[in-house]
Amino acid sequence: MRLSTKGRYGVKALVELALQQQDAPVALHTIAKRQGLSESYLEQLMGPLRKAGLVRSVRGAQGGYSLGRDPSEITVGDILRVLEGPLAPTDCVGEAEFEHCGRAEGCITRSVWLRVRDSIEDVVDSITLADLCAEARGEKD
Amino acid sequence: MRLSTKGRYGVKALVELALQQQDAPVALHTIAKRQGLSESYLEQLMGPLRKAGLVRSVRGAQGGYSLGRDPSEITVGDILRVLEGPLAPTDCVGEAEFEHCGRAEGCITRSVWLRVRDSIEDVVDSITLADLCAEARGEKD
DNA sequence: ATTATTCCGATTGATATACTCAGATTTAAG
DNA sequence: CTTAAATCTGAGTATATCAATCGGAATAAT
Repeated sequence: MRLSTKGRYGVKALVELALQQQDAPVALHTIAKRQGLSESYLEQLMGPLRKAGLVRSVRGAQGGYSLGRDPSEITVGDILRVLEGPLAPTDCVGEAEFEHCGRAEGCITRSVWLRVRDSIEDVVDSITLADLCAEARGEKD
Repeated sequence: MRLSTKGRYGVKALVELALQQQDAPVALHTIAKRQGLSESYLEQLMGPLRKAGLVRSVRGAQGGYSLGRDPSEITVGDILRVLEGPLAPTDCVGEAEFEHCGRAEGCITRSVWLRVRDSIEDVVDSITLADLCAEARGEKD
């Protein structure tokens, strides 16, 4: 049940972007250095995030990345789904609800995984980048 | 965030044992056949489950497995922890709470993983084998 | 032009996953 | 006492995933 580094790094990177929210885009090496991540590995993650509209990129000198939407409009769940795929503990409760475990007698354990999935989604969909920024600034929580 | 087959098969196997609860132990090939699992693979999972006291085994002919405790005293969480390790999405919120991500400034994202972990634990620790049996028998739910 | 940057694809080493298999041990039944 | 049915143990294996690294192409500011 471990999250891979993709998801963790992605969230860290976007939190960093949200904290540095300003007019100029932020270069990848800046993000990588501040969060202690490998720049070339982070590079791989930005592609999908850009395609999903979570970040915008500016190429060339003085280029970099900025958030694609307001921090209050981007949830941790949005980021994780892009980088990790569906937030489901098993295939039988993935996006495509129509997979079956093969066993005819109706899978007994499926209801468990369904509840696990829903509880994970409840958490990650309720936390926005704006929330994390507020938490990081003051401990007014 | 996928569960491995170990956890899934383990829960299925113990549900099967709970359903067949009787005086005589149930042989592995019976469990495997009923749930459509590989017998030799399942064999590997029973070792840890036995050591954890979740199942009892009887060797020799007419041997097999039975539950180590009452179905109402075994939760899905118990099984998953034995077979999958700590139910934590990241190392920084594992059993040993003292791991640190290295970043001095206090990890911003840690609170997220903590909440994810807790919500998963809430679900799996609240579901017992007895619950799943009841659900499997009547749909009185 | 030069330099800073994103973009893209290939490659790699390590680890984990999901098994299978061979044989040792234990025990009930004939 | 022999045989067959089971669990137990450890090794082996093919495939996939993870966590990167690297080289170079495209783009744009200075």
